[in-house]
Amino acid sequence: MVLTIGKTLSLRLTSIHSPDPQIENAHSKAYNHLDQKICQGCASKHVSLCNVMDNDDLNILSRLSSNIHKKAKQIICTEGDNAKYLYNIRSGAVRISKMLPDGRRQITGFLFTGDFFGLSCGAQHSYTAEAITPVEICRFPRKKIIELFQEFPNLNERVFDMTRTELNSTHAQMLLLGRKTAKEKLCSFLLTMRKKTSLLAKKSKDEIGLPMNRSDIADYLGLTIETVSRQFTNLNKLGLIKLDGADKVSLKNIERLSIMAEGGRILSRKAYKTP
Amino acid sequence: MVLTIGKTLSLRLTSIHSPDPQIENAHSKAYNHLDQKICQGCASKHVSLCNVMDNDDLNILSRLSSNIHKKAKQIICTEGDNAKYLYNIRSGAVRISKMLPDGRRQITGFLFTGDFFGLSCGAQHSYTAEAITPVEICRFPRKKIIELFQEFPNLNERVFDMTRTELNSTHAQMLLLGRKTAKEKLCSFLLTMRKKTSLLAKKSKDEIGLPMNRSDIADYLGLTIETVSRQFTNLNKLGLIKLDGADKVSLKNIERLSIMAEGGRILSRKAYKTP
DNA sequence: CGCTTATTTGAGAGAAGTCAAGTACGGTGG
DNA sequence: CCACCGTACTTGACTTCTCTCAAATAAGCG
Repeated sequence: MVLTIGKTLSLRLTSIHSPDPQIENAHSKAYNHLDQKICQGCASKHVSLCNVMDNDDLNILSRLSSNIHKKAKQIICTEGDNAKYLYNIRSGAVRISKMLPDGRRQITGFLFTGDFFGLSCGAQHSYTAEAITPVEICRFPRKKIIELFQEFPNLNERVFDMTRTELNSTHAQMLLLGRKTAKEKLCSFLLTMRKKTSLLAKKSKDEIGLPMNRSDIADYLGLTIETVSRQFTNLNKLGLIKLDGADKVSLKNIERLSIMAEGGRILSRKAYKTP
Repeated sequence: MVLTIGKTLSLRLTSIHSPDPQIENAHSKAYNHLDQKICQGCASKHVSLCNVMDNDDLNILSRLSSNIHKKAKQIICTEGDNAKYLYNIRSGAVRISKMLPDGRRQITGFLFTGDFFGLSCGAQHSYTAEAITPVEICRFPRKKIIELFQEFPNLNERVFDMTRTELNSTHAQMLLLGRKTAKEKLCSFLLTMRKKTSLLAKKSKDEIGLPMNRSDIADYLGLTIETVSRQFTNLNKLGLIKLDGADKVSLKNIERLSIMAEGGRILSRKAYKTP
């Protein structure tokens, strides 16, 4: 299968990495600007970058933004595209990924309601963003938003804070990718997903839904789908999780999962060779 | 060997990870604030966050900052410490790392003249920073710097830009850690170091010095020292680099190194199984 | 010069990858 | 409602890349 993505990149992909060829943006709808009521009633208002704006100022934002819908598997922006927009997720889930020329893929993050992307790059996007569920997105012109920073220092601060938080979590993910075993990676992933789910639900939930498939999880953790699957099976057999289908997991022992996410018993490795 | 780092963490480490027990900060000197002339004549002025300040405003910065010296292997701040300061490197090289409870370490970045750190975390530092060469550092109270953002939007913008650039490069590093082979990792690393060296020297240099040792490189690339060493030997035998001692490398074929850093010939992997 | 520490090299082991086959699941249409 | 199909997931057998352990060599320093 040969895909032409955007106008710049032509890649050969395995069926695993992009199973569905209908990834053009043809069917996405965009309105010139959001109905003001859409902002007022926005479910993501309190977790997104908008949460520092009062209802009046929200109207200024809404006039700048377009409301975009994407189906699952549709591309929102592509590595190499001109980066004109900032995207804010109102609902749904998005994956952010980078690729090597031969098709190997690294997912650098999963984004959910309230998350934004499109600001960290320079003139061109340095990653691809794709919907993994149907998504609603607010799209802002980058330039305009950056201009607004002058007028609304709160907004600037909020976006900066969120960027710093993201930088922080990428550091944790680098530790995972560089130094954790497959089992530790999966435990960490499940706990991260739990935290995100709880944050959005505003309560702690040990039953989590996984909108992404095994291939996405593998590419997020630097593993293969087979290894991910085997580790799910292991944790299931150990009774640490209970699988209900492939995309619903309940975490049965948070404490043990947390310990395993950091290397099991602390006294386990070469660190124990005290001279 | 048992080390007590800072006041909060007690870790067991192999000799590889922290060979020198004399890592307390006792010998570091700090002046209450910088002599204004120090800022004016600062070698890092044009590449650091200060480069948006004119000479008068620089004095405001200099009154806030302390000038700190550290010897190689001394710790600047430790994961878990209260994050009171922002650090700006005037000269020398610093490694930023995170650790698992059993001592496995991931170096998330090497920082050089003009780079800053200490802002991306919340109340506590989420990583450890150590000098790998003797370093001179400007230390600013975080609070004060953030207050200055109001008065100097340029400074805010500059710091934000640098943070975004860093976020961008962590994404590239995640692709490296999750999806590249040992050979590709080392090629990528050498090219990154070349870019940084060239940036500071303001000209392209194919001879690069490596201030970090093999253990640092290994922990940066998610490998072991043995694998790093073997890959150096390989590239040397292939004539792509020339080793002059362990810490001086000249890159003999940038183009081939660049290709190898991304997976060799593009037509190499499973991506070629066109259905 | 002799000691310590860092790096390189070699041989063998193991965790995760690859390839291949089987199973479960969800949607569609008779 | 059930049979069929395609996709996603799981499981098994085998391979391989990197790690581990061990020893040799090189480099740095008092």
